[in-house]
Amino acid sequence: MAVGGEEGTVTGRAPTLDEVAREAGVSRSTASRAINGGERVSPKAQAAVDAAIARLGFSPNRAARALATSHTGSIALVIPEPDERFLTDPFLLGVLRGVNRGLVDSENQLVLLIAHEGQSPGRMASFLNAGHVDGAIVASPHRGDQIEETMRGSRPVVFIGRPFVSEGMSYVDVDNVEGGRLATQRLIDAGRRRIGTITGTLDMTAALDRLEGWRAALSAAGLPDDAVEGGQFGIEQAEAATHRLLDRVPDLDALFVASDTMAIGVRRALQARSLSVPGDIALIGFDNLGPAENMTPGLTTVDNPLLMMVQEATRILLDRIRDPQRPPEALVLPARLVERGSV
Amino acid sequence: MAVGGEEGTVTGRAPTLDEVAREAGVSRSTASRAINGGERVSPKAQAAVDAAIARLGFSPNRAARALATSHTGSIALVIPEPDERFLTDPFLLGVLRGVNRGLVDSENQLVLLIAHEGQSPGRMASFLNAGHVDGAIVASPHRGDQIEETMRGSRPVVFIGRPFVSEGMSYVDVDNVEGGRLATQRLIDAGRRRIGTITGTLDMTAALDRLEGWRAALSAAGLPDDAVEGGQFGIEQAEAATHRLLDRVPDLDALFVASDTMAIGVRRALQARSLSVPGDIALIGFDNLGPAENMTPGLTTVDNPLLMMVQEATRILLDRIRDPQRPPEALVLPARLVERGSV
DNA sequence: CTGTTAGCGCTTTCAC
DNA sequence: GTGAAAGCGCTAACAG
Repeated sequence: MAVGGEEGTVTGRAPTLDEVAREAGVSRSTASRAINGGERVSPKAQAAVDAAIARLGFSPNRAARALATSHTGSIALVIPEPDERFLTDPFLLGVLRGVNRGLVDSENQLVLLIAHEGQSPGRMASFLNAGHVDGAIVASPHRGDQIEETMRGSRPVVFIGRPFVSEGMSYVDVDNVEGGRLATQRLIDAGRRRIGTITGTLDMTAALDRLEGWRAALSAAGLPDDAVEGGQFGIEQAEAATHRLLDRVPDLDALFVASDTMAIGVRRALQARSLSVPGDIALIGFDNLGPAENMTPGLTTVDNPLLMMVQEATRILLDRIRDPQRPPEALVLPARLVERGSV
Repeated sequence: MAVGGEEGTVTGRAPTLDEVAREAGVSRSTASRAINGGERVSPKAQAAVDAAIARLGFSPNRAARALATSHTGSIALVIPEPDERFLTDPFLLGVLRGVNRGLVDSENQLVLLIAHEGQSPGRMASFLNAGHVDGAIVASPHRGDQIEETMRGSRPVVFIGRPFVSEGMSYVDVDNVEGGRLATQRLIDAGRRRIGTITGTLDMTAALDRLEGWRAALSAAGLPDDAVEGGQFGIEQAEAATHRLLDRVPDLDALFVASDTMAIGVRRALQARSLSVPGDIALIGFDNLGPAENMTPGLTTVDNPLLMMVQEATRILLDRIRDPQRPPEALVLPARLVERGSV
């Protein structure tokens, strides 16, 4: 492991491997081996190189290394969401923290690729294929992203959230169906009989799956599953959807909301109509990524183990970069209900 | 040697400049010139190269280019905050969006550097000095960060938020002093006379400056400036600080809180004591980066033009990378009060 | 275990 | 305007 440059003479120019080798009294190749794992290097040479590195404050030039190995030592985090909303969401922060943790002590650097507003959809894919990074983590793919198709057979990619076309792809997800079912079952167990849902953006599998879970629980209990509104993750949209739903289904007594952030909007709508939670309407959200914790009063929700998901995704990615023969890996983590009194 | 290369067939391997040159019927140097601005290239050659590039789907290898030019084509966004809180904050999201926007159509890629928990403080600095990136944007530096010192005289760096040691450094900031003054003056104008403040982490200039603005307004009005508590940006800390302050200063009738996020905690404390806003206590926050907008009831606050700050920072950085002779640039954007009824 | 020898793909003098 | 040639700093066979 290369040591940083606290020591060493300040030359203005970064020292090269050649200089290290000379300083250590060995050849460049020996120095190189010593740096990369120390295979077939005598303890003596190793020590000399280590010392030289420390003395000079040497740090290997990534570009040169990448050129020689055709491994860039960097992985991309792709945010295919051109939408402003996404970047306001605690989701992205979780992803960032997870990737970052997963990358600790891996010598890899994180390249952030965020979709720009009017940018051609295939641009990111071509960036990835151009070999500028060794692999990528794609956060929350949407139906219609070019990403999935273009990524096939190129550098390894791991998706956060199951992509629409998932065969042959690596991804990590939370069990959204089970989460939706758990939440809805909880409402049923609480004695609610007219249970609606405010869905997220239905071009994402997460939203579809949560809806499916809701539906499954209701149909298992023989309850009606027609109280559906929504279609967009977003506070205002959720607020409007709630109003629409209440207009249509006045006897509603519970709501499963596809995300905690959306629940903010739902609560506003309920408040506007002087409906109490959980008195009039029981409420369960999804995610538990921050908003739910800070809400007063609390919001019962389904825990989305995002941090772990992302860390796992990073691990899978690094494994596949290390060994390209590895088969794709799909991992679905269990969902868990977190009680906070809104039921 | 891999077979193929004559045709634009998909070889699995990315095409090289050599292949482009051959395809275009020119030398590698001419192809290179054509790609980089087209100086001293005949229109005919230019067209041939362009066509070849399109046909082959060529994209220059960044590593090779970096090696040849000693310009990596990537800039770092440094988050020197090992603290979990920071990554829960809308601040980081604003920074991300700003940098990202500033980088549109600049061919630069964004490398994210987030401090890890137990990581030696100088590690980031040495990464930056190692020449892995062409420059860096440092978000919200703390007193005691090695960053400022180590950065001196190396690659260009622009700080978001004035660093403690600011001479000779480029930075962009909002006028925090004026913001604190504006907020406090607004409280005074509303007839409040016992005005306290809950401060942020005082190892950041933003927190210190906001406090100074508060103090300035009070002393100009001849009001006491001893109602100070806090010391950490953070919801729980702010909540606790508010309790302490109310214990100590029971006749408090207004509060300037160093951030909107902290105001969440402040409100909890007030609510716990059955104090109304603005009836009993008038409240003004700082930032207007999201939390304030979603709060019910609304929170009057000071607008932090973060997005613009960061975009400007990015511009300054790119300018300095392009022309290293440029002198450091400091930019302080005006603060502005946003009324939302909590006064 | 070690040094020599070739490149990795690109830019850049420098002659022509 | 163009091409030949020389690297940028590193790794990776391959002999010793």
